[in-house]
Amino acid sequence: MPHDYDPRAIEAAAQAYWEEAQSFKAVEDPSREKFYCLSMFPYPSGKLHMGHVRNYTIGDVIARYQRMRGKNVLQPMGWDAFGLPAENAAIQHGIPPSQWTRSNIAYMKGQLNRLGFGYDWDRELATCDPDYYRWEQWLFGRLMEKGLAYRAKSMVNWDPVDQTVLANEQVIDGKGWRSGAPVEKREIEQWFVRITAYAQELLDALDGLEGWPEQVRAMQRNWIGRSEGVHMDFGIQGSDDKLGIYTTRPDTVMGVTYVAVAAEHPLAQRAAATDPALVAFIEECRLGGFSEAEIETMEKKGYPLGLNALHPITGAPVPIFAANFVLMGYGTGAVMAVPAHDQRDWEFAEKYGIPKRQVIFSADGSPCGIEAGAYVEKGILGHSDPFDGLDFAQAFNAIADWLEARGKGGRQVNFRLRDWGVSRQRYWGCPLPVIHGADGQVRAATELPVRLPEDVIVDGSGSPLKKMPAFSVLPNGETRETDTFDTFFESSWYFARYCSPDCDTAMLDERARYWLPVDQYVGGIEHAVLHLLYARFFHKLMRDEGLVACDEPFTNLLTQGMVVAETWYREDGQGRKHWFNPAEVEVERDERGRLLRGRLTADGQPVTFGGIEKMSKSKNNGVDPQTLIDRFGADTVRLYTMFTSPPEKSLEWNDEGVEGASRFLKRVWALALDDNRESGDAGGGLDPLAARYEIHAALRKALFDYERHQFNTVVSGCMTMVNVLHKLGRDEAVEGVMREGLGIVLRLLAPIAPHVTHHLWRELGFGADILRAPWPVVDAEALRRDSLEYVVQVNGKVRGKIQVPADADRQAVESAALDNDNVRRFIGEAQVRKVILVPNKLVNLVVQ
RNA sequence: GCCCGGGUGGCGAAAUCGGUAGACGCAAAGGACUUAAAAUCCUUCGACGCAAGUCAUGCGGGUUCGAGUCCCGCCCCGGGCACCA
Repeated sequence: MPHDYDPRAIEAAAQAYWEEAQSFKAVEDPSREKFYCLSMFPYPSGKLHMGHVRNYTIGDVIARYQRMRGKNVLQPMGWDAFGLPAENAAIQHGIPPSQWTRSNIAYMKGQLNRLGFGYDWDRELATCDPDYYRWEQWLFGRLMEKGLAYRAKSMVNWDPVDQTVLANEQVIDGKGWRSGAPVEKREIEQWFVRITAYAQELLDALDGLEGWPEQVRAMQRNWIGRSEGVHMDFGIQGSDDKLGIYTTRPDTVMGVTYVAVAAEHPLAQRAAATDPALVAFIEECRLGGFSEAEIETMEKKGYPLGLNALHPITGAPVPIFAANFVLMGYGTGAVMAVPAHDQRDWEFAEKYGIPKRQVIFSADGSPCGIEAGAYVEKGILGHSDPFDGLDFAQAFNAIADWLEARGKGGRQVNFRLRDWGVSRQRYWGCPLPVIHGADGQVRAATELPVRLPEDVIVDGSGSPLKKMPAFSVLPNGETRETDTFDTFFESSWYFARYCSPDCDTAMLDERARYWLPVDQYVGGIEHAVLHLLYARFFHKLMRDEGLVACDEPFTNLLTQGMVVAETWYREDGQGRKHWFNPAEVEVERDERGRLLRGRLTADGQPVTFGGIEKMSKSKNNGVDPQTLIDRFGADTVRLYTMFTSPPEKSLEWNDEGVEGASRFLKRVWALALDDNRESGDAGGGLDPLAARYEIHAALRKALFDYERHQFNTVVSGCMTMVNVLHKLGRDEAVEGVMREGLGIVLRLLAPIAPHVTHHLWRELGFGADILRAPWPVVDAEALRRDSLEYVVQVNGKVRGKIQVPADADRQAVESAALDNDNVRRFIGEAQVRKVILVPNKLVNLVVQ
């Protein structure tokens, strides 16, 4: 034995080699095919978690694979450095967010290097760096000029005690996370970016994103939510005002029996002047959240305004209700209601004794009653003179025409997508480059960057930047905007800045045209809509500034599944849950291995199982990758995360599996370096030709699996090869096959476990650098067979297996099948009616 | 509530186009080596059955010579829902 596998030493040596050789420095070279591989950059929260390790291992495997295939690879890394947790840390520990963030970055960078990821660190960026954010400030100024950025009122969570705006995450059961005070909705003036101007293009381009999972494209399609409908104006009884609404079901308009408006709607506000009970209702609506999930699941409540709307077609009066499920900010703040044909309206009408008027009936006489619930199918109109007898499409057109002819409405395409609210009332973010003039006008700041003051300790109350006159008040008396950008703003264009990280004269330069679009983007499925939609939008904004040449930023997308683990908790007297790390819990299982109960190791008392969830701080179910790296080495951790699940599925953590991965690398090590292999019990049994067949068959599968990014079965294939080589033993006669097999295994494993393969490649004298080795190819000769095995089925059930010559014709295969003893037994006296033959695989005899 | 996924042995999983269900691992059991343990190596390992075989891919139907894979209807679990990132 030369020496044992010592990951620490060989990993440090391999990393020193890559550093010295500048192996991962990316240089523009138009003569070579480029490959830009990008993993979503991390928020520097403190230390890497398993989700990061998984994400960056997948990205690194793809980057190294493409490099070994000969591509000119760019794989950069950086930091999504602005965000709420830095402010929380500042509140808790009294550290400035900038200091906390920068020390986290330094630590996490060390961890990434320890894992051996092949990044070009010369392109590193942090979004909190003014040299980075000045360019998004510049772009925002351009958007203001183009009318793509505007101010409007919108709703926020307001903590009345801390006098501050809260993120949704900081609202717990309707109360402020620090103050415990009931949170109110408050409308404030905010900045928006007109993503809706690009809604149609963002939707249409999804069809061309063939390298994206269909699942993500479907989610974005639904999120954008294009609908074709009709807008129309209801009158207001006793007034000249109009109430505009939009509907995708104009065919039901003759069934409208009431109209609902938001509590903040001017009509409701006006009616409240004379109705104290309505004031109380509006007040009640101010509490509670405004997220879609909350609105759709809360109890639907309403209050009549004592005011009627006039039906646009019949002129008939219908009551107007204020309702808690209608939001002022979305659409017109008013909806028409058809209880007979909409389930939510049906329930509301039941509750408040509003009539239901059925105007749609089934075309084929199938049941369409509305006694037990709304009839929501499209059908034939009735009680809808002059539109009786029309179907949905006919009615849609007839009613739209009717409204258009009279100036009361018409066809309208609507999007569910809303404009992007980009301003946040927080400190640790990029300042909006806006100046409020003395005349009340706003303009874009021209001296960039607008620097965020650093070394500030926030305390969680009020608005930090508003409290800093040195920042907010200019010498001439004008004031700066004190809102900062949504952190999605920074993460929407970082992929492009990596191409031109040091450009100080523009947002991007010509290098971006070489590298973009990103060939492979890798990140969590939880970003399927927001981040990935904003980044596509931002890319189009940059394209329209002439900064990039392509239409879409990411050609191929891999959405990795989450890393999940068991959760355990105990409730205290107030019903609050305290979470315990799975490592602190002893689990009892039944004889089948199923989970029975858990006890805390510390006190032996029971803890409750809380399900299997995404590893998170809040559920305290994380596994620290650093412990594993220290114990097993980076290659083992990388191999384990690749082997345990395919990249897109969620990965359930299991400590014992890591041991298995480590064991496999030791096996590879011993196979490659241990000259005394034949002294073991194994070996000497396998014919070299058979071994070559197995190795090349496994290689063919592994090459296929690499292309489709199914790395878990790439590893399986390598394990199979190692098992085969192990059985081969070692003597002169098999040395050629052994060496060929080892060479294949090392190269297939190189992207996944780069350090140990780098070491063994050199040690075995294959070459100086496995990264530069030619990618293995299948030898067709090794796969040639003289005879083939066919499965024989009788009526679809396997009844036997036969060996036939590889060149046997259909007739010969059939007669061999019929000749099999067991097959004959199952056919018995019956007649063979049909024979199905799948070449090289299977014969099915259909008998009666 | 809405949109999108997922459900296969004790566990993670595999099955490229509808063609042998469970590759490759983990755990477990038995054995070899060892004074012993660890490590390593060998063997077994879906359920029932002595066996032949039967059953089995969340549940219920359907299409097909043949269904984990396609269709219809359910159940359960997870992700997202616009201020967590």
